[in-house]
Amino acid sequence: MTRTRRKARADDMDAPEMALETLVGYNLKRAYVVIQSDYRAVMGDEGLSPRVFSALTFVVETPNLTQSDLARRLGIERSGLVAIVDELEGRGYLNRVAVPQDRRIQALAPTDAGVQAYEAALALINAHEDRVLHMLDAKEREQLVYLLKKIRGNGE
Amino acid sequence: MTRTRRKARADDMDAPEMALETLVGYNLKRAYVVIQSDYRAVMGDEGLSPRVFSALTFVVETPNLTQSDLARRLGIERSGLVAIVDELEGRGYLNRVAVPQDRRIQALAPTDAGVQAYEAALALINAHEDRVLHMLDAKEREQLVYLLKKIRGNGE
DNA sequence: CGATAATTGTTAACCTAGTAAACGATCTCG
DNA sequence: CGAGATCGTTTACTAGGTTAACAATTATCG
Repeated sequence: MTRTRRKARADDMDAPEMALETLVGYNLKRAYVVIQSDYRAVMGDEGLSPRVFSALTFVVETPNLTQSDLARRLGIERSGLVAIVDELEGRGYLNRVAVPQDRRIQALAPTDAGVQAYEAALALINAHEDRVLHMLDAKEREQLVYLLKKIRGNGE
Repeated sequence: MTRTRRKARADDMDAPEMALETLVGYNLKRAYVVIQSDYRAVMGDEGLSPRVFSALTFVVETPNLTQSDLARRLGIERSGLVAIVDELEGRGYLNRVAVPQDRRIQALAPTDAGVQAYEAALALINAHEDRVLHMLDAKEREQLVYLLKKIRGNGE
């Protein structure tokens, strides 16, 4: 016997790699969990959640954005966006401003505090990504983003 | 004017790329949503969900697996696993078998139907991944899996 | 013009995929 | 033996969505 067995149950016995391990979806989910949990740790309980941060990004960077626009850009339903915008408005990071040309819609205008909060959060998030992705060099990280963007469908 | 403006509100105006778009976490989430939605479309409402499929994989490939073992391997809590194992048992894909040496634990033994279902699902999932990842060639796909595994922390 | 259709933001009810805390039963070990 | 750890489980809770319906408003077209 060349290899000592330690336990009777559930030993690894250097398996020849499960098919599961070669699946992109599975590895994507596992990597996402790793990154997300570090994100929460860095941002804390009071911090912006990932989805709220991305919403804020669009609000800050896109003039005259409406909720329907934003929902489309984030790839979620209009109804699901309401809570996100409520939170950003509650924090004082944006205002729903009436648009005279179309009284159905309300443009999402960032406040100064919103822009500031966006910049502060972005700095934290960049540091978090540098930390949690320390095992990837710059080229690998760039390659990863490139491949992920490709999956999203370059022109969608 | 070289470029015609179409709408007054929320135009793209070939923006100089938001910081958001360079974040790994954001792109990971977006890519995951794309893949997961194709997964659901392929597997249907009666099909195994991703997490149930991965659980079944471990059950089929790992002899004498216990629920605690499985939870650790999947990276979820023991309590969260109960429903997954309940579903697999309900479908007749595994049995909880008593272990005389330790009456706290019940080993998870795959049934023949379980092995068959695993193989059938794997074939479907491989086809799904080929389809949803058609924009990546073999080398890119391999590279992607390599990078994602690296994030998970090669030895964990 | 006027009727019909589409869009906007919103609420309500629901679903999935988890977590955290507590529990009884059982095992381990000083 | 007794203290502590582990196992599977239940219960309550949370995050992050979805779908369906609604009133208000705007767009379209015969």
